[in-house]
Amino acid sequence: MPTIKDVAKRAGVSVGTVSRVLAKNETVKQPLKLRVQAAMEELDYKPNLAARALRTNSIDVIGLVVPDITNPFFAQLAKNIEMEAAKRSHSVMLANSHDDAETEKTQISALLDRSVCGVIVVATSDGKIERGTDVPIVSLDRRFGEYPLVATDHFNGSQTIAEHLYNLGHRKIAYIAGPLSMEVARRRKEGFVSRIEALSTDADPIDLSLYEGQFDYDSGEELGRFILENVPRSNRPTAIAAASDQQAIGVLRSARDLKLDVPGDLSVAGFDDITLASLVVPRLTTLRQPFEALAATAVDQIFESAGKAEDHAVAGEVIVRESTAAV
Amino acid sequence: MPTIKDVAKRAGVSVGTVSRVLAKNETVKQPLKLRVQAAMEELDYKPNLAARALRTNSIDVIGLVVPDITNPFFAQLAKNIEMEAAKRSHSVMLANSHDDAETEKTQISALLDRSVCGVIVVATSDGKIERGTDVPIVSLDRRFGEYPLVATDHFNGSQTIAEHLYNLGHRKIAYIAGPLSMEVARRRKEGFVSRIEALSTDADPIDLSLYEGQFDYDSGEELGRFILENVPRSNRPTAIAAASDQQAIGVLRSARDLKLDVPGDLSVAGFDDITLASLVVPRLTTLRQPFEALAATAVDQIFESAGKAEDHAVAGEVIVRESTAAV
DNA sequence: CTGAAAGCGCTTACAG
DNA sequence: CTGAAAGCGCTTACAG
Repeated sequence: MPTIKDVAKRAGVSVGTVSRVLAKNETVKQPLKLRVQAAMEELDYKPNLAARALRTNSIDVIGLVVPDITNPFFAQLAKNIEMEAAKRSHSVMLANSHDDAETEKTQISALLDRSVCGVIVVATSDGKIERGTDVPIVSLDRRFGEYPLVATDHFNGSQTIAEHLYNLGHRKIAYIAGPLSMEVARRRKEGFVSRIEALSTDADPIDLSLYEGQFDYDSGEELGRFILENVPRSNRPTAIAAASDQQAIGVLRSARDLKLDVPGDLSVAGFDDITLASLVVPRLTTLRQPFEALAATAVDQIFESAGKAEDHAVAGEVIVRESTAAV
Repeated sequence: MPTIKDVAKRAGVSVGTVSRVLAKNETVKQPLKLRVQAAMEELDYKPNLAARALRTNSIDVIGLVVPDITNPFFAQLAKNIEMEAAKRSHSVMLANSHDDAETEKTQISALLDRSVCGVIVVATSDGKIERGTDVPIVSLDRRFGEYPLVATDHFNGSQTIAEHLYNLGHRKIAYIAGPLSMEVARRRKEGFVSRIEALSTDADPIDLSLYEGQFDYDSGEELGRFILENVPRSNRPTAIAAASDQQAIGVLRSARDLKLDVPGDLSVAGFDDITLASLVVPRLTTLRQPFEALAATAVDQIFESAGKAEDHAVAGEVIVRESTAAV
C-alpha cells in the first residue's frame, strides 16, 4: 500500500503538501495540486484512515445502536442512515442493544472508543451515559438521555389518521394505544384523542373507546378479539385504530377469526407502515413513518451539531389502502 | 482521556510494560501486572483503538455487506453476526450493496480501507475484487468470487422437506423452484427432486411436477394459482413445496382465493423460516435456516482463516407448523 | 522479565 | 504558498 510519503516523492513535493491537497485545502497552487493528484492516481493511493483517526481523533464512521436490527422498522432506519452516511462517504457501525439498558451503554461506549464521529441511538432505555464526550449524540425515534431527539411527528400523524376515519363517516371508534409508559405511545394516543374530541360535537358526537396494549401482534389480536366480542353489538366500533401496524395486523386476524369483513364490517388503521402492512390481506391503511427524512435529519444533526441541539419532529404521511372504507 | 503513558507513570513502569499487560502477554510478572491493572482501573483507561490500528494495521471490526438490511433474512444474519462478533469484543461495520455489483465492490473496498480485520459478504454478484488483500473474506449464503462460502445445506434441507411431505402420505407433489440461474435455487431443487425420486417406487409412485419462478410473493401466488386452477382435478397435487417462504405464502394466498383449505385440501411448505412464516394463517411449515450457526461459522472463518479456506454447509431444521398435514 | 526507542501514516502549527 | 518537523498513542523488535 502506497503511503503519503510515496505520493510526495513521486510528485516531488513534501508530505505536507500532499496532505493539504487531500484535505482540499485551497492554498495549494494549481500546478502542484495537479502533480500531486496525478501521483495519487498513478499509485492508486488510499489514505490510511487509522493514521488520520489517530491525528484527528475522529474517523469517518457514524455509530448506530438500535434495539434490534431484526425489527423491520429499525432495519428501514438503518438502511436509510447508511445511505445518508454514504453520501458523505462515511460508514456506519451497527450495534444492537437487545432492548437492554446495560448493553446499550456498553455499545455506545464501544462506539465512542472507536472514535466514531457521532452516534445515533434508537434508545431502549432513557439512560444516559456518564462518560463525558464531545462526540455528538442524537436520539432517533426514542429519546436517549438528554440528547436531541429526531422523531416522527407522532401527535400530528395520529391526528391525521383520526381525521381519515372521521371523514369516512366513522362515529364509533376504538383506539388501541401502545404501552403508555412509553413517550411514543402517549404522543400517538394524545394526537388521536385530541383530534377526535375536537371533531366531536353535540349534534354529531363521536363515541371513542380507549384500550392499552403492547406494540406487538399478539396484543393487537387479543384486544381486537376483546373489543369485537365483548362490546354489545349496537355499540361495537365501526373502526379500530391501532398505535402500531403490528397491533393493527393482530386486529385484522381477530376480525377474520370472528368472520368479520374488513373493511366491510370494520375499518382498521395502523401506524408505521412496516413492509408487512402492504402484504397482509386486506392491505393496511396506515401512517407511514418518513424513514428517509428521519435518517437524513439525524445524520444532519451529527454533522451540524456545532449549532444548537434541538428536537426535530418529522411529518409522516397517511397511506390509504384497503383496510379502511366508508361505514 | 488518559493514555498508556499516564498509566505507565502511575504504575511506575514503562509504556512497553503496560502495552504488554494489555496484550495479555504472559511474560509480565505478577506484581507488576497487578500494579498496572490497578492504574488502568483508577484512571479508567481505554486504549486508543486508532493508534493500535495504525500500528497493527488492523482493527477489531468485522465488515459486513448485505444486499439489503431491510430483508428480514439478512437482518437476522446481521444480528447474529453482531452478537458473535461481540463475543470476541469486535464491532461490525454494516454496508448495503442494494443488489448492485458496483456498489458491492465499492463497499468492500471502503471496508478494507478502514482496516477491518475481516469482511463477510452476502453477495449480490459473483464478482470479485481486484485489489489484493490479505484480509480474510468469506461469503455468506451466496458465494462471492472465489471466497469460501458458509451457507445452509440447501440440498439436504430440501430433502428433509421432501421426506416430511412423503411421510404425510403425499404422492402428488408440485415443487416451485427459485430462479435456476441462482446456485441456491438449483441446490434446493436438486435436493428435493433427488429425494422424491429415491422415494418413488413402481409399487408406490410419486407424481412430481416442477415449476420455476422468482423467490418472491407474487411469483408464488401466480404459480400457485396456475397449478391449482389449470391442472385437472384428478391430477392436482395434494402438496406444494416452494423454494422460499415468500413463494409459499403466495401459494397460501392463491389457495385462499380459490377457496381451498390448507392443510385440508392442500399442504404447503416453504423454506427459510422468515418471521412472517409463523405469522400467516395457517402458520407455515418450513425449513428454518440456522442463523446462529451460520453467523458463528462465518465469524469463525474470519478468525481461523489462517488455516484452509473451505466451504461450510450448515444443517437447517424442519419446523412443522399448520400448513402441512396428512392427505 | 523489563525498559528505551523506533516507527506506523497521517495532520498541522511554525517558519520562511 | 510550501517545506521541515513534531507528535497523535500505540506495539514490538532490540538490548540488557
